[in-house]
Amino acid sequence: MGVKERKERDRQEMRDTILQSAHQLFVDKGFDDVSIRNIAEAIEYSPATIYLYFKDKNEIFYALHMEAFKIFNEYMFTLAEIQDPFMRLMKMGERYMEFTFKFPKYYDIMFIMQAPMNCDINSEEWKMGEAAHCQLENLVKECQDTGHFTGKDYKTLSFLIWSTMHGMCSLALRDRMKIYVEEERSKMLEKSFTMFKQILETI
Amino acid sequence: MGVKERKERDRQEMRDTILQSAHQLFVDKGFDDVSIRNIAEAIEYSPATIYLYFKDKNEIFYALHMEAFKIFNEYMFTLAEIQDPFMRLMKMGERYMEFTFKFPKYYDIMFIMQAPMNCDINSEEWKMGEAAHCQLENLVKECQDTGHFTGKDYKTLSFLIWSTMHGMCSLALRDRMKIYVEEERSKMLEKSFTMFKQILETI
Amino acid sequence: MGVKERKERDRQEMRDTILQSAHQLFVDKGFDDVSIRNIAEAIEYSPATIYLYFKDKNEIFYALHMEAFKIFNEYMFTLAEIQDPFMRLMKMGERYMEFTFKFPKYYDIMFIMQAPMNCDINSEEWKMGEAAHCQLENLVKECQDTGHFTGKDYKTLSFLIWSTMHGMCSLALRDRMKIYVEEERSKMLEKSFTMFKQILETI
Amino acid sequence: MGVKERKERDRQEMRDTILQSAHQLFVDKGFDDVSIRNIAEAIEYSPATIYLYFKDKNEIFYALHMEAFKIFNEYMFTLAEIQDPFMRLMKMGERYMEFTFKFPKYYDIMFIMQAPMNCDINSEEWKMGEAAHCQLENLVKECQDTGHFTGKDYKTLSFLIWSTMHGMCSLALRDRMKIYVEEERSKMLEKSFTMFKQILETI
DNA sequence: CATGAATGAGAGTTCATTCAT
DNA sequence: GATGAATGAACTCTCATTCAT
Repeated sequence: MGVKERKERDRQEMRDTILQSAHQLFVDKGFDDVSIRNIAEAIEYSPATIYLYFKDKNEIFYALHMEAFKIFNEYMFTLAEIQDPFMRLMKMGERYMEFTFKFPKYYDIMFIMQAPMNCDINSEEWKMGEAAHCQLENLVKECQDTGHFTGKDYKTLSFLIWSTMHGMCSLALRDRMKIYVEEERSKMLEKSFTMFKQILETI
Repeated sequence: MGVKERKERDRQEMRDTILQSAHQLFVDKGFDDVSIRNIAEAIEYSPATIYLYFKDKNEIFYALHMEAFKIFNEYMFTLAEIQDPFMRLMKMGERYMEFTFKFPKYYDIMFIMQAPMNCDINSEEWKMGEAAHCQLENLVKECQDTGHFTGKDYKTLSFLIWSTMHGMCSLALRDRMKIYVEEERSKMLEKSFTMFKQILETI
Repeated sequence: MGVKERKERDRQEMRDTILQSAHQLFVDKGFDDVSIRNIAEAIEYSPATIYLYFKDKNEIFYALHMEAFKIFNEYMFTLAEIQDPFMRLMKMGERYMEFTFKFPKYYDIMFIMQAPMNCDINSEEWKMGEAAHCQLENLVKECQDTGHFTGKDYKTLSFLIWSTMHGMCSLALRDRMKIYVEEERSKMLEKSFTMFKQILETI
Repeated sequence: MGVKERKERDRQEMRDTILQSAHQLFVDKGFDDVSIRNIAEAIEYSPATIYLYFKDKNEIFYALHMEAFKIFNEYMFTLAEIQDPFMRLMKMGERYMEFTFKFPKYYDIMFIMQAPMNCDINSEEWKMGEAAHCQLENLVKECQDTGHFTGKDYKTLSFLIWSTMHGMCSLALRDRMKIYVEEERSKMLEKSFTMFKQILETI
């Protein structure tokens, strides 16, 4: 049995090596501009080797998609230390933006790209996606317990908040802020986010 | 003279046929994954024929982009009849959504798709895009004259409003509302938009 | 009959117009880099029209080839005024070089290019080519009558002279003088030609 | 280790096969009129395969060019045994012609064909070309020490000699000796070369 | 397990040429 | 007689993928 296990472990290691490389390239250049060859070169193996660990390029894509969600959720789920739910919600927003601009390509595949989304309700990613969404809704509800968002449907508000965050992030990521001069763009994002937080405070 | 006219009409028709096909494909597969060959096959002509009507792939994209903006601006600029600026702003939002879901592919091209954006500040599209953006900013400012949005920077608020609208629209268009069951999705959009308007009223 | 004649005349005129255009383009860019389209544009007709006057691109090539020979021979055959045959021979060399560097592309097709040379001994070009060659041989022979080239076979010498001229010209035309710095190249040609004439004088 | 060696040998063989094919085609049709596809077809491989052995079309040409120069220089540089410089020069000429008609396609590539010449002064070919040229100049100078070519600039004379040799060779190679009947052509070349040597002796 | 070798399919683009009008 | 429209065939080059070794 030990042999089998070691083999399996080796296999996992190799998969990880490939994914790490792919990850790096992907984050740098985006999915379409990364070739199997690029990945192979990066890990100093032949392209053919990749196919021993992944069926095809799509499978790598899915794996990365999942990794994206994993990282995203790590960003979202480490807010427990903050007591006040509203503060926590604000922090969650900050984290969202942080993630977006630190991993723009990941944000892209998660929330923007026209992609063969695995819709299988039992899939790993689906669960991760839902978990994050759930957390938001729960948090908004919690905020209501401390006097915020009175009279508002928490589910609807959650979607509205998400939409706003996504709106800002995706306009930036997909280069739709060119109406503003280059230097002002990030400032505009910041001001806009600040205003958003402030509005949330008053309602 | 009739001949010349007919020829010109034929030419326009062909251009339109190509554009329609291209449009469909672009939105389905993204700019990079559509080839001139694809388009040619779709309209059952040879690839070379495309080049009789468009200089290159980019020109096709630009043509679509421009048409999209034209229709969009028609939607945005017919609000003059409404006296009250705030009412007009609300109406503008409605129109925005209307346009989005009536011409999802155009919306996609304008605000979501990654593509070689013509940044020429003198280009037709740029002007159209800026016009729409200007109109929003002016409208927000006008609202302030009638007692709305006190103390808020109108430019920042304009971007925030746009972001929120875009967030909702693009999440819907790019199939990121799957956490909600199918039947609830449009309802959620509606509720969310209504809540947004309501919030804007109170700030 | 008058109609037929006019038609024929018109036809010739059009052929000439095309050839003139082709000539210009050809001299500027070389055979391979001139397209039927280029020619058509230059004369402001449609590409299809060209085909009413020439079977295909090759036929234009042949026509130009012939024109090249015609111009070449004009350069070679206007030496009659010079009495002394040796002086005439020298002048002929000068004319050869003049032609070469004034019509490099023509020189190229005539004497360098790997081309579908029409070898028909009755063809126009053949006759022109031979005429020029004959003239050289006759001239060399004439020189012998005035005491030059004693004891040399005039045919062989003629070929040797031609070879030398062609050697210098074709090395220059096909960019094989790069061992010399740019500014010295034409000077080297000149000096070399001068030395050649001087040698011919002494033998 | 045997495996590695065999693979390397196979690789070299394939490169050679490609080069041979390319060479034939280049000389037959000219650089521009040979396509990677042509070459691929000739060796009955797919076009993509070519790219496994050569970066691009230019690299194929350069490889040939270099090989040509290598052989050429081998012909030129093995004259040391001849003491008398003038005799050596004559021998060099003979070798030049020998090379030309033994490897006409190489000669073509080196001195006639129009192609993207690598002008990099540090390139291997450049050095080889220059070495040969230098040798000629030095040899001519040496001849002057033994009483030849008095009063002539050795550089200019070197170029003139090269031109003459090249003139004869290239007229022959590019089929411009058709004015002579087939059987006389090589005789004419010979006689002409002999006369050239004789002339050099008297000046 | 790993890979070198090979390829089919495809990208954007150009051009000589044809043909119905 | 002239042409607008159309195309087949070609170009260089890249890439995901397969397979014998």
